[in-house]
Amino acid sequence: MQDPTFLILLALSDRPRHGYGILLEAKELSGGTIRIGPGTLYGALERLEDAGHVELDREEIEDGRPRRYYRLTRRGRGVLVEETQRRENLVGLAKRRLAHR
Amino acid sequence: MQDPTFLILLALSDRPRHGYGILLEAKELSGGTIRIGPGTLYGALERLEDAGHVELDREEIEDGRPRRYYRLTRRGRGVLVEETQRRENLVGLAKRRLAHR
DNA sequence: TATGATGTATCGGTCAACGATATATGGATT
DNA sequence: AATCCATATATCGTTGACCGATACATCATA
Repeated sequence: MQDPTFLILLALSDRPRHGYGILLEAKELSGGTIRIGPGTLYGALERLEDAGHVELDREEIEDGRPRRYYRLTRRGRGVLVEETQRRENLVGLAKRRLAHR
Repeated sequence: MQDPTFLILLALSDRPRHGYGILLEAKELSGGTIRIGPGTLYGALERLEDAGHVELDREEIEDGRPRRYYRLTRRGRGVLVEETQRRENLVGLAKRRLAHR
């Protein structure tokens, strides 16, 4: 799993969000350094949905425009936790290796 | 930067290694969980060489077979340190977010 | 009036990663 | 003697995530 997908799952970890809300939250989360474009987002959402990691929470219509809210599934949360652990292990490895020269 | 490239730089961080040695070290480093294939390695090495992150250290001939040793450049080390920092930040973010629910 | 924020969506290109395969040698096993 | 495994480098074609650009629509603001 690459960074954008990881960020998307992370943005959904506290509550359901719609697409644009995910983009904003990912930007907010990273302090503005990481920006995900719509081309990345919607492709990733489709893949995550197929994998059963996220699902459609609800669909609202506001001012004639649809807002599709996605939520993390139980399985998606598990995947996110595992991925975080995996990344933590790798970073720990790197830090130890870079420390003692 | 994705995991395989990160692992390759990390494998070269203590001393120069030849291609096959990098594969073994990456496997060792990760406790056997991450395996890099030759198709990934040599493509990545070429890219890293073009970017000036690794360079050819020396070339030995043993039993008629060449062994090409690569070393991390100063710039490559800097990139590795930065990448480690970047990954650490992201993991820290994720852990904090997953902790307080 | 026109710019920017909000909001969803598609399209095509790029490029790292990856599996499979090829070549070659030496040592261990059958 | 033949076969397998480890060593060692390298190429090729495919996949797929990512990404920029673009499109469309509405509303508020300048």
